[in-house]
Amino acid sequence: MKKVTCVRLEANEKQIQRCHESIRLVEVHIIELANVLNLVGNAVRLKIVYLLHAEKELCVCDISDVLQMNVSAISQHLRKLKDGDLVTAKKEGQTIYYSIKEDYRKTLSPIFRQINSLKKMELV
Amino acid sequence: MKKVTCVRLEANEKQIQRCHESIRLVEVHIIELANVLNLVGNAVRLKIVYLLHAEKELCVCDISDVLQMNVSAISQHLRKLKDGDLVTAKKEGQTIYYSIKEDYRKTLSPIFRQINSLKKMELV
DNA sequence: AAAGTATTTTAGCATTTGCTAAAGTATGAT
DNA sequence: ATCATACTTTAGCAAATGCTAAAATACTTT
Repeated sequence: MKKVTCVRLEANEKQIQRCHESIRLVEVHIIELANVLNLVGNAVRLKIVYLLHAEKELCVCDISDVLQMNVSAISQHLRKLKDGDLVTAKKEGQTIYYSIKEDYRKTLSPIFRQINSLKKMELV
Repeated sequence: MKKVTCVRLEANEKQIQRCHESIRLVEVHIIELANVLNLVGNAVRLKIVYLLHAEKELCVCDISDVLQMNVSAISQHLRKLKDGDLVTAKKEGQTIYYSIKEDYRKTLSPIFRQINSLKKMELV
């Protein structure tokens, strides 16, 4: 018999049960969402996504210029975002334009709203 | 003279300038927000925060029980969340109750809304 | 005071991350 | 065909992450 819970008096068996069930129901979504949040939980990638949101589309070279970073580093971040299905690439000649995938606009918009509201507060 | 931008014809100097200025204005907020997103961009921590949001407060031992994980691992995740100021701890005897910091309720609520809306879709 | 409970901290380790530098691919211009 | 441009990929490396196991702390009960 392995002990599972702490034995403190207040241990609310009902609460534990409820939590267990609650997690069971959302586990898959949490894992999926955590992946997305992990992608934008990096300052460089959040900047990239923020720029793409504001400018519709940008090429690797432009982003590299704006963020003052190695083209290769930017390319690698974009690859992660593409692998995570957050952005798409559109080739035009030798330049490749990246943009946010429509499916994720809704998930990301509260994040951008947050950033912009903080920006506004500063201007007051 | 170091080259900064790609030399492609379409290179829109105005756009680059606008992006530069835009990033400059939000950089601090982006870094701050990326830190928060990075914290919840981990499935275990997102589950913890989700549970705390639903149950108001929980002790380490309860969380460990619900998520079926080592107490030490949970404690370490809680420490990160506390260091990031996302949660607070309240000691009561030998048990320590964690809860989400009021200041972050607003930042996090769209995330929980997202999770719960996905849960509901499944029930349809 | 001794033993038990709840939690934290430390050490150790395998894995992942994010960068730089260098080489590779693809398109465009001469 | 050769060279330049835009980008990706690879290799290598230092730093960060997330876990387990063990030791440390702090309170409670006996």
